[in-house]
Amino acid sequence: MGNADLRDLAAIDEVPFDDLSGSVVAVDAHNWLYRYLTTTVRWTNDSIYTTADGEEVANLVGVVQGLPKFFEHDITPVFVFDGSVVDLKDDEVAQRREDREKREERLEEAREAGDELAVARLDSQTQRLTDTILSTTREALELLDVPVIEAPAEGEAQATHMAREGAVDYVGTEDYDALLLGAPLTLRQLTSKGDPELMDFEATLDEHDITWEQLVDAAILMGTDFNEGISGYGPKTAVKAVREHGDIWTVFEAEDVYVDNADRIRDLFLEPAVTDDYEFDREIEPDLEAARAFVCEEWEVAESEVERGFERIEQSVVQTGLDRWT
DNA sequence: CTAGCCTA
DNA sequence: TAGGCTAGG
Repeated sequence: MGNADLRDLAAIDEVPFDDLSGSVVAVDAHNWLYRYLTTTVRWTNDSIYTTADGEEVANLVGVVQGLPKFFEHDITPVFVFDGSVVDLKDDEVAQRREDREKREERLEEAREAGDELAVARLDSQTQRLTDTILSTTREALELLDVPVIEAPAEGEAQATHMAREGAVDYVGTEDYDALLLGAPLTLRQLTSKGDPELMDFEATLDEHDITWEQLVDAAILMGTDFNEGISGYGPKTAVKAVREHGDIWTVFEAEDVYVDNADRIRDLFLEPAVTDDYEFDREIEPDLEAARAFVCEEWEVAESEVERGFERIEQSVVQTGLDRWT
């Protein structure tokens, strides 16, 4: 059960990067990293990103190559990291474990068969956010003076909270769940080539003439990260049912369907664990020498892989620094 | 309309 | 992962 159904409900528009100039984006760090890891490592030789000790640090390449995108458009990123894993994901967790085991099996087979292309591809899919990846990312961001915030639970929920409070302008994530969490404005595709997509929460509710609670209820009927969803309920049917009957409980009653733990799932979206205990500085003054040393010397990333990224950071930060005085 | 399959 | 296509309700 993907979130493709949710996309159909969402009010989404393209937004030119220029319109985002001067804004602050709370980036779902795990989501961002995961995207970089799966796209950076795919099709490439992973020895470039592996230290002599066998630690995979492709994330550092991702950080150095990914940040210029923000700086060059005068956007301040604030990276929000996940805290403890949220409960109740049993189904999803079990499914992912199953998928991963399958991939690892196939990876073994490909290795034995000497199919290098398949190995590289499967390798990227088995990538996970290891402790090393998370801690080196944090440290690299700190050296580059990019704000880092620790969420009590899900980073996406914390980022959304900050956007709802007005502490940041946008949430940055590929995940449509941000809509269910009530993120007012969500930016997608911040990592890819073209202009980003803007997902508008209020416009979404307006379009379907439903409340936040009803949107969440419809999503539960269609299926979320936390539940399977009921067969036969796509975007149209789910929204219609919720609008007609009021909420998910009356839908259960009237249409003789049921989802386990619906009340708890609802709360995960409507009242997630978040904190007001955060602060950050929008001025970014990277210590490029220290960052270079950290990435290339301490973690042995080939200079050729990050040279251009560091240059772009240097230029874009100097550039925006000058802008402020003119 | 939805689900499932397939491809780019 | 997104979008198109199709069978089936």
